[in-house]
Amino acid sequence: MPELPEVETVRRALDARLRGRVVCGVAVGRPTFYRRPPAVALKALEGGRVAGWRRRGKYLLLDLEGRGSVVFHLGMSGRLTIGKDGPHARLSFRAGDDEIFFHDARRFGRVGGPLPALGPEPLDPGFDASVLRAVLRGRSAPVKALLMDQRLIAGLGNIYASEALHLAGVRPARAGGSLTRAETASLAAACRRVLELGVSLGGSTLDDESFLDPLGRPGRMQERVKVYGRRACGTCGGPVRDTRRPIGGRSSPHCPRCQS
DNA sequence: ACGAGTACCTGGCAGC
DNA sequence: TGCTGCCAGGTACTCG
Repeated sequence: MPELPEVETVRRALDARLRGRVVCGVAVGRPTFYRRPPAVALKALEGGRVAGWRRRGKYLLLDLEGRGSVVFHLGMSGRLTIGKDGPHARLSFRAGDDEIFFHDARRFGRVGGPLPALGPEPLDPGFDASVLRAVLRGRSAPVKALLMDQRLIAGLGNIYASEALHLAGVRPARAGGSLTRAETASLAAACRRVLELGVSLGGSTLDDESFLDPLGRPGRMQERVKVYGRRACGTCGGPVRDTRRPIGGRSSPHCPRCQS
């Protein structure tokens, strides 16, 4: 599932490869996206020169010289590949000698449209304990739901939120406002650490096909995961449990021994 | 403003 | 073996 580290991995590959090239041959596949790319976005793409690829939270922005930028979101099954067609290709375009495909089996991905308002970037230097404290203060919602709310903090999904909470020793169901100063500081640092680790390892590929970079390479973060998708805690070896009630409709794996 | 719930979509898998 | 049905998850929406 593409979260911040996976999206950043994609960004780096595309930025290195496509910068300075002119986009042409934009083609929308059939069936297309659940939300069809706006015509204005397709028009901006066609004939535009790539100034670079940026990332904001889990969003990718393709900057085109003199034409603004086109927003991409991978949803949960989206992939951008260099030169690899497939049955779920929703959009394709050429850039120099390469053909780029946007694949999306489950059709949650998006191309075009505005970038929504997003919370701070957890890997920005300004993201510290006081920023997280302002996010959690007075909130009764589970801390994990708050970590995954993109309007509050940009980039964490179920995997990295679960891992950050485990590293910080905080249970996912705890009310956001119940964290002590020390726990909040620990959690802010944990968010940074798991995301930095994820980026440095090229993202997480939990099962064979779940995430591959644009050149088809898997990530290695799954080797370092402590709770997500595991039966036994990677720290103490005890059983990984889920919360009785789903948080934000999602599973919330945690270790009752390591997390309080 | 906040928290909870649900729709969207479909590959993959559990259960029969 | 083949069928059914449910789950996964990020975002956007509604409702109280």
